[in-house]
Amino acid sequence: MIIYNTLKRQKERFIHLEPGKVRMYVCGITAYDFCHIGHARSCVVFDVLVRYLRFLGFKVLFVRNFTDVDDKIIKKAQEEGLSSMEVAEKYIQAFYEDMGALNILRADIEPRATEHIQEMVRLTAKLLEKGYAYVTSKGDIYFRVRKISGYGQLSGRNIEELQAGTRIALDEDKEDQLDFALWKAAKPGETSWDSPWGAGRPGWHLECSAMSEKYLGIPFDIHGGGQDLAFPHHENERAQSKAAFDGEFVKYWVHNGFVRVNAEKMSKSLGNFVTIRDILAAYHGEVLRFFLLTNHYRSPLDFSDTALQEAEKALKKIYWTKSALEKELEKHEGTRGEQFSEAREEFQELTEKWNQAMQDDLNTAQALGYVFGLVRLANRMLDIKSFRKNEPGKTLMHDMLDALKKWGEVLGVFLSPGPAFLEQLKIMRCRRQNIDPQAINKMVQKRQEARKEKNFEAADRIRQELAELGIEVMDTPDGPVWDFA
RNA sequence: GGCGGCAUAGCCAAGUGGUAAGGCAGCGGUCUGCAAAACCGCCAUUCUCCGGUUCAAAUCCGGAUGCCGCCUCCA
Repeated sequence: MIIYNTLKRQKERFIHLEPGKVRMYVCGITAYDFCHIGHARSCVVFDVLVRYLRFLGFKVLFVRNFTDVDDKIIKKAQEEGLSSMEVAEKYIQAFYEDMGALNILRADIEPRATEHIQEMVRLTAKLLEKGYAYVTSKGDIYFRVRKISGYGQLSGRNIEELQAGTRIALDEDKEDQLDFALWKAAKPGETSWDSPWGAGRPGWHLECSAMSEKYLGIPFDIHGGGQDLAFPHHENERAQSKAAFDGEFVKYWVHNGFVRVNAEKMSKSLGNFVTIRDILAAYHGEVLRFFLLTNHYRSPLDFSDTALQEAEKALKKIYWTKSALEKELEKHEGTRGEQFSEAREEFQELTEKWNQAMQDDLNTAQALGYVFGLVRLANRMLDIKSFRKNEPGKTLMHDMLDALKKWGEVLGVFLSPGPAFLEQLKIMRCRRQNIDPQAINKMVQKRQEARKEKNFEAADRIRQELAELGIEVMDTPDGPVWDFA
């Protein structure tokens, strides 16, 4: 597999550190609000990465943390009249609900910052001991950025540029404005923990250094997160870990691109974010997941309602074909006959190409292109009566369905039985458009009665009425089926 | 101010040296009582613009324009 390494600024062949195993850490959320689509993207991207590595046969140990102590959580706690623990718990539960709807697998280990205070205290002590950190008069502890070599490599900037461009308010307490906090002395009323330097709490970057070392060891294979974490979070994390554990910290740094709204980054600070639960009220979670997979993970992705509707259409098309295959395979035994070797060959080619796309820096957009290739091939073959009825045809249909399932397990989509999923989409769509499905059923039934009486004029009148609602009726051998156009 | 990214058809989008995947929409055909779905065919001589390198460039280099991001919490 080839993966883009932010540290090297290029795609690299993925060579794992330990035979057959991959150790991977991804920065999770700070639990102080509902997750938005940006969080969804990050989770989907790394979920697919884990699933694909497992598909390739690696034993993956995947750690994703929760930041449950932080300024923003403390602020939220004050606003909501809760403890910061309660705030964090509330939003961690919401995270599980939302990500569950997106079919995100749980990480193997999901550590929380507050459960690792001792590890962080020890790490801070170690950095002090090694001379990489210092205590200020206020009792805060800072990391000496200039002391560590290679600072700025990850985010692609040098120390002098950083200083020139700094917009942070000057802090007289720091030896150097670049230094960042490892430990913050507690202010009155704040949640705090005891330490050799008095009551306080850890700085944000510290938890990932402490927890990744604890659960994965140093160095480990992959560290992931959103692009906005590259600086300062990952840069600082890397500095700390390198200083504390001597040497290489992470082999591959992987960062996903942003979700944008009207060409602007979706973010908390801009306030232009759409939460996952907002989307789930109107769309199936799989539609959102599918949409996120239609762009390469490192490109910016523009979110819009239109884009979501298109994703829904595309997904519907795939599920239609899946349903058709499922239904056909339920039918009678096949007969001997033609081998359909050309179709077989085309199918195998698609399988190879799908894998190549995924191998090449997780190109899910391209991989989805081959899914549509499979859909087209399946539909073309399903049109042929002799194919449907013969044994080699059935085997191929079975294999195509199997491929769809296998790919679906990696991408985290196409996993529901076709008809049930299509029904769910229809229900979501009705809800979105305020349409009562029962009323539609009645109209369709009336039309069918008219048709039986060969009263095509009446039947067409009902078709027209339905069309005005955006609904099409399909007359199939098994009776009429309606859906949105 | 510093650093980085992006620009592909009406829309979305893949594509880092070998002659433009895929989806949506549109057009023609098959099928159909009429339709829909599905299938077949058509739909970018061209990848923001201007130069350069090369037998060969959407892809590499230089420049211009536009948009975005990071440098402050942010997935």
